[in-house]
Amino acid sequence: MNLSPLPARPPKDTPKGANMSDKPDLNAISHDLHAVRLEKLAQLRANGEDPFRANWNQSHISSECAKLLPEGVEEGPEVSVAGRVVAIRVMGKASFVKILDRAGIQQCYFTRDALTERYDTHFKKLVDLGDFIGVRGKLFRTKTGEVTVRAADYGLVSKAVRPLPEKWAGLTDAEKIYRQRYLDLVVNEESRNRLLIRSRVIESIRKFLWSRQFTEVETPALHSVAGGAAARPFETHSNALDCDFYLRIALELHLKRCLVGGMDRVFEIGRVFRNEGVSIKHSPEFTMLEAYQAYTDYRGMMELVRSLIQTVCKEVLGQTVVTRPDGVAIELGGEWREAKYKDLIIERTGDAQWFSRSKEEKIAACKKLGLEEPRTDWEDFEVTNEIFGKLIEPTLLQPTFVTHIPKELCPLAKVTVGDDSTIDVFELCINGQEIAPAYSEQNDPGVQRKMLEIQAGAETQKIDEDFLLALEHGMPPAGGLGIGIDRLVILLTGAANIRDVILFPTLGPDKNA
RNA sequence: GGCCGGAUAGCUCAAUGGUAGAGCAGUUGACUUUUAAUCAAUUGGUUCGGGGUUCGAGUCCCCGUCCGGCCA
Repeated sequence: MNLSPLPARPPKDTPKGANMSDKPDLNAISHDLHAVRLEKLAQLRANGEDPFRANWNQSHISSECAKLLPEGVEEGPEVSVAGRVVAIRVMGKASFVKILDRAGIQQCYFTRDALTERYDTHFKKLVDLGDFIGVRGKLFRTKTGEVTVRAADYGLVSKAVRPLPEKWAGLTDAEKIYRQRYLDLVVNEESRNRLLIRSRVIESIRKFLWSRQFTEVETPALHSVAGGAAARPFETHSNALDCDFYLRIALELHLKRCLVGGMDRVFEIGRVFRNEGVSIKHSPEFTMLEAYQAYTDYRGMMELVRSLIQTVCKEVLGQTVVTRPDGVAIELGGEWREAKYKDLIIERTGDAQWFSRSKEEKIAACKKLGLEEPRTDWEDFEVTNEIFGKLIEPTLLQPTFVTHIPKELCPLAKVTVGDDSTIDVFELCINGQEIAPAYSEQNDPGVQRKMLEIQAGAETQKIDEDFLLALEHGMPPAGGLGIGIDRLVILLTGAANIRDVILFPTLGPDKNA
């Protein structure tokens, strides 16, 4: 290695641009961080080193290094670590360098004694915050107790020609956090952990369902009829088939076809798309788990979802209590409260006769309760559901199964025996949000057709005839469950916004680009 | 769609209508156990875009763009 030092700083009275050297003067461009780093890259290449053609053998990650040096032991084995440089503290002939790998941060110790002139001419001059390096050396413990790699050798294996965000405040601009999530992941540990938890939640869900002998399947995202929920779909077009498609708004109708086909325990974790408002709780694309189990019903789904959430929570967080950003603790362990929809409404309105009131009386009551006036074209049940959605659901912080829901709200569920007005379903509410609905699935093709026709009204093209045909071939009695994965992760991480648990949330095109 | 708030150096933020600043990052130097290292010096600005008011606009007014929040 024969590196020439950077050109010396010119005398103070030298005007800008007066540098006669062949190489661009870093002093002259020191305000332009991109240019400075490009110049360093050019110097590396001029010296026969190309960081983009280099690599490094990673023998250990940061979390493993700590275990290799137990308390009381002075020096550990040699390790070879690699990661992004996120901190450099130079103190003359010795420096501390922190690198970030998939497990976290590993400190390394660089000295002139070990690295000779390369320490001054290469490390100090050409390695920047944000670069990727590999470091080989023995572990030791600093006097403050931090396990550190004493660098015997290191290599520059990728150069960042753009700077990292500020090290202390990190990245706070909301748009940049979402648009340049990679930077957020590098500098904001909270974001990194939150999104890693999401991944572990999904892993844990799969393991749980596999242990219950569920089969994981993949069903189409392009639907000719957007069914299984009430939502406005995204539309697209197939050139090859010369027809329009909708992006799916639910997984339900294809998973039920799997039940018809004899896959009697089946689930899918998949992206669904709804062309509706974007908010703190709503993303145009989000991830649903739907699971269907034959020969059980919504009561069976209660046990399934409670076990699932409790198992996942314990496995990922190591406990069953989660804390909201406002400090309120939510206990997910033990049995969960059950409450009938009608009882909650009567309790909240203080009107035992609520369900025999006229629509006009209900609308008047809504105004009294401080709600915006419901639209007059709403159906009677929609006025009542406004009270549930606005005044009851947000208060259900502790896990609550809301049961005996009006049948108009869920056309795909079985009607309760002995009460024609309700259906055998629950809505699991936690953290003031609907986390998981579950049904005793409707498998009577005649009743199902009637319910879908009522829901579709004049828009008969919205009826999935192929699904009804499948039902006519016979679907076993089954319980079905849906879980909004994003909302579950919000619950488990204490996130404030659905976008904080989605790596790359939906954004419009970057107008500044 | 409505209302409110925001956009200033690479990043995080200041700036009564009167010379656009600080910290970090960068550059130069000192420093062999730091923890936001420290110390000294120093570079860096189309104040989101377009109009207007004014002797003078980052600041006030109008229009627009984008972002965020609340509501629908």
